[in-house]
Amino acid sequence: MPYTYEYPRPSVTVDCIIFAFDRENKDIKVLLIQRLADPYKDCWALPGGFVDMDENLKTAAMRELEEETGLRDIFLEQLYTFGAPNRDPRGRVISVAYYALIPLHKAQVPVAASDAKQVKWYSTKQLPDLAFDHDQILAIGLQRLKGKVRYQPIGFELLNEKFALSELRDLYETILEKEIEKRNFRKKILSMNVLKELEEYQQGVPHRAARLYQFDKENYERLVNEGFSFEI
Amino acid sequence: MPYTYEYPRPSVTVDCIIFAFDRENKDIKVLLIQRLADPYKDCWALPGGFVDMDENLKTAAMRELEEETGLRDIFLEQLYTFGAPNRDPRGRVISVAYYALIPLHKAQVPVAASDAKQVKWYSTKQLPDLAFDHDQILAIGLQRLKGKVRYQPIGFELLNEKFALSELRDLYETILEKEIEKRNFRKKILSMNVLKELEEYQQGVPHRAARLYQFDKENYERLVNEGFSFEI
DNA sequence: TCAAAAGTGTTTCTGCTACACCCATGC
DNA sequence: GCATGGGTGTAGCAGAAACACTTTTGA
Repeated sequence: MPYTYEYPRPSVTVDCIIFAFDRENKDIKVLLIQRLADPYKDCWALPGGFVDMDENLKTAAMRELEEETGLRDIFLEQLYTFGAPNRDPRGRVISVAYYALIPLHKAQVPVAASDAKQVKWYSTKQLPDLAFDHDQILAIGLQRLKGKVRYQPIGFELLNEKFALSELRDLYETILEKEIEKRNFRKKILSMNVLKELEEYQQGVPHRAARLYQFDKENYERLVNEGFSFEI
Repeated sequence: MPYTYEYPRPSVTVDCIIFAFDRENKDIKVLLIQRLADPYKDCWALPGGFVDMDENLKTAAMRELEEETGLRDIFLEQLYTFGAPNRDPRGRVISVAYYALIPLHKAQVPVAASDAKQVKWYSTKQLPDLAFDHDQILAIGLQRLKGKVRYQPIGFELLNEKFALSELRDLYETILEKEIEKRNFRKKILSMNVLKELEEYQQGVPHRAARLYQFDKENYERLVNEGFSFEI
C-alpha cells in the first residue's frame, strides 16, 4: 500500500433508522435497540456499529442491522453523516446514517438478536431518551422522509406489496400530517399510471373488500425517462 | 477517554464540489484543482483533504477549500459519503462530500492557493479525467442540484445578490435543460412573493435595462412556516 | 434608426377542489 | 338489516400553457 498516511484517524460507524407505518394508530414507528454495553449501556439507540476495514458502508449497515435486530435484505438508503467531534464519549467517531422503509409486519415481533438486549418499535411521537446524538439523527431522518415522500414513490415500501388505496391514503395522511380527500386522492394516484390494478381483493375484512394494487416499478421508470415526475 | 476501541480505523476526508453558473455559455461550471502530490499527482480533482481529529466535518471542508482554492466563507451543504473499500490507493479512505453554489465572479480568477498546483473552472459537460472516484461524486452532485433546484430556492445562490429575472430564467433553463416561457416564468416567480423588487436597474447593457430583484429570505421563511412550498 | 432585450394581457385548457350518494360485505 | 368502509361523477375554479406586440435603451 503506497503513499500511506499516518495521521491519527477517527473511528467510523454506521447507524440505521428503520421506519414502519402503523396503520392502526396512524403512526410512524422506528426500530430501536437497547444497548448491551457501555457507553450508554441499557440505553435505547439506533441499531449500528463499527465499519470493518474492507467492507462497504452499506454492507456494514446491513450487517449491523442483522446482528442487532435479525432483519436482513432490507433496502437501505444513505441519509447523512454525523461527525461532531464530541458526539461519542469513546473519542472521535464519525457515523454514516442509513434509513429504510419496511412494512411493519416484516419485523412485527423483532427478536432481540445477538448484539442487543432488546429490540422494539417506538412511535416517533413518543421516543425514549436516546444514546449519543441519535435523537438528532432520527429528527433528520423524519425530515427526509416527509420531504421525500411527496416527490418520490417511496411510500409503497412501507406497505405490503399488494395494498388497498385506502391504506396508501392513510399512509400519506400520516406522514404529511394532513387530511386527503378520498375521491381526489384516488383519481390522482390512478391517473399517474404507476399502479397495477390487481384482480385481488382484501380478505377477512368486516365490510366490502377493497381492490388491491401494486406499485408498477417498470412503468414508473419508463415514465420517468419520458420526463414524468411523481408528486402527491 | 473511557471505552476506547482499538480496531483498525479508516481515514476520513472531505471533498468539495463548488458549482457556478456561467450565463454567457448557459453552462454549469465546477471548480477543480490540479493535485500537487501523489497519488494522482497532476491529475484534476475536487478540492478536499483529511479531516483533523478535533474538527467538524464541515469545518474541515471549509478549511481544505480555502487552502486549495483561496475561497472562504462559502456555504457548504453535505452531499453524500463515499466509502467503497478501494476508492483510494492509500488504503481505506472514506470521503464526506460537500457542495456549494456560488456566483461565478466570486472566484472568477481563482488563484492557485498553497495546496494545489492550479485551480480552474471546468464545464460540467467537458470534464477532464478526475482522481479517485471524483467523477462519481460529481455525478451525484449534479443529480442533487437538478433535483433540488425545483423544490428549494437554492438557485439564487448561483446569482449575484441582485439579479434580473432573465438571469434567473437562464439559470433554470440551464439546470433543468429545458426552455421556459418568459411571461409565464415571470408571473409564476413573482406570484410566489419570494422576491424583493428593487428600485435598481442593470447598468451598462446595450439595450433596455432590466429591473433588479433580490431573494426575500425572511418572507420565504415566513411563507414556509405557513405551509408554502417553493416549486418551479 | 436599428438591434436587442424588457415588459405586458388574454384566452384556452388542464387539473385541483369540494361535495353526497349508492354498493358490497360480514356480522 | 345494519354498520362499515369501498367506490363513483360533476361542477366550479385556479393556475398553467400558449401566444404577439409595444417599450426602452445604447450604439
